[in-house]
Amino acid sequence: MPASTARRTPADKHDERRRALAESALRTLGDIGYARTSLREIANNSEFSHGVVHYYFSDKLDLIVHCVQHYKATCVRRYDGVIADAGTVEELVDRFAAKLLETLTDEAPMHRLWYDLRSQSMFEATLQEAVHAIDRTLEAMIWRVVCRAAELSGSEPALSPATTYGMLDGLFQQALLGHGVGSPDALEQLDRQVREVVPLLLVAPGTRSID
Amino acid sequence: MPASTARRTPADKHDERRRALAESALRTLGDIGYARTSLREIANNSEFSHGVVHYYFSDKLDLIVHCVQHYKATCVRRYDGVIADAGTVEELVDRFAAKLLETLTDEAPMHRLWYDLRSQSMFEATLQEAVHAIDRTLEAMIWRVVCRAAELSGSEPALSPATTYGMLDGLFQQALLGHGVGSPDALEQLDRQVREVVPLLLVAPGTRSID
DNA sequence: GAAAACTCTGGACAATCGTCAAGATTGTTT
DNA sequence: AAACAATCTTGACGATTGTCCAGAGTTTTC
Repeated sequence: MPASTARRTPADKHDERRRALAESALRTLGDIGYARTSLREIANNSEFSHGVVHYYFSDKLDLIVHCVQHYKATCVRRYDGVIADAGTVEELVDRFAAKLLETLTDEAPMHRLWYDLRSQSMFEATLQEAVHAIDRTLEAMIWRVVCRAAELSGSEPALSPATTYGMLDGLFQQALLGHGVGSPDALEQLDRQVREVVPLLLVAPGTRSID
Repeated sequence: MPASTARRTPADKHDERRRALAESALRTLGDIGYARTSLREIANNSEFSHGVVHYYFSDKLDLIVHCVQHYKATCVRRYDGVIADAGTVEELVDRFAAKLLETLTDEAPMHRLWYDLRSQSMFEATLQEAVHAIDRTLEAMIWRVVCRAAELSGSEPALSPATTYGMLDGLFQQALLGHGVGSPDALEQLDRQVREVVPLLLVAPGTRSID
């Protein structure tokens, strides 16, 4: 009965369960943080019991690493629409800033989890590889935005990808912290900061220093 | 026998014990991170037994908040010498960058602990106040450096204190992460980034946009 | 030098943790 | 329908956690 239309193979079901557990884990981690997240709490936030975790994952860290990698897929292409739709630099900056504010508010638990796990990776070597991979992916994502901005304005990126990403990431993190403590102007502050900083990331062609 | 020279009052001894325990806690936290630090492990890294913690601190979080505040004192004035000694902008940037690299290597455990605790504060409301206070103090510290740079170069700061700090903090954090995964060029990369970015933080007087 | 206050030890507690495995349940293949 | 494999539940284990406390040790006070 399963025609060639990709129906449930056992392997597919296995992967689907892993994905469901990873999403429950991400919900839990985003809610209460790495330090307080237990396998039982993850299972409580899912439709399964706590024992099933070791059927699909060898280890607690195995599950969390899988979560980190699953999370990457959800945010890597976040600004692709922004890049494609913008016709002018001003429009690009508008939409980029708007998207930043949107994800900061709508997905705040995921973002604070990301910074939590990135900090954990400095103590837990098992996480380092996956975390570092995401960081480089985010760096590339930001770099595409800046390159598009340069293209639209007839200029060139002024700084290296790492510098550009580090600066913007620092601003985003501060905004997330401010938003977390309830300061209401954290959002508009980030908005202003982005419009202020993006011009600094661009420079007239040929002026760029060797890097 | 205790002359007017401030000798041990009971209160002093009490504070000294609290300080000793806080320093053991900071060592432990910097070594293994917040998630895995237990009161027994903290006591093991001190000269006391595990029961004494609740004699000087009401709570585990009480101890950690005290640690955070004690940590603040050790880093707030880190760049004061840099500011005082520099005679030119170039010299200031040189010494500022050198000090950044120095503290990044020599006090790496404390720095990764700081980012760890700052992430924890997004989940643990008890930590928010102390963490936020330190962040603002660090912001002021960076701001003093930039103001001095502006003074020495006859210019004015181009960005707000929050923006300036957020950007540099992001770069420092990336360098710390890179240094943690063993990439050897993380240090010189930060050095280059600082020399690249500091000029962007300054602008000719009068040109500064309203903020 | 006795009494009182302070300081610290070490053990105990309930709770929770990651992990595992025996067995029930379900689904698939002969 | 029987045999088999895959999936899930449940309970248990040793270890570790934060917290508390009875009592020993120490210092201060009278």
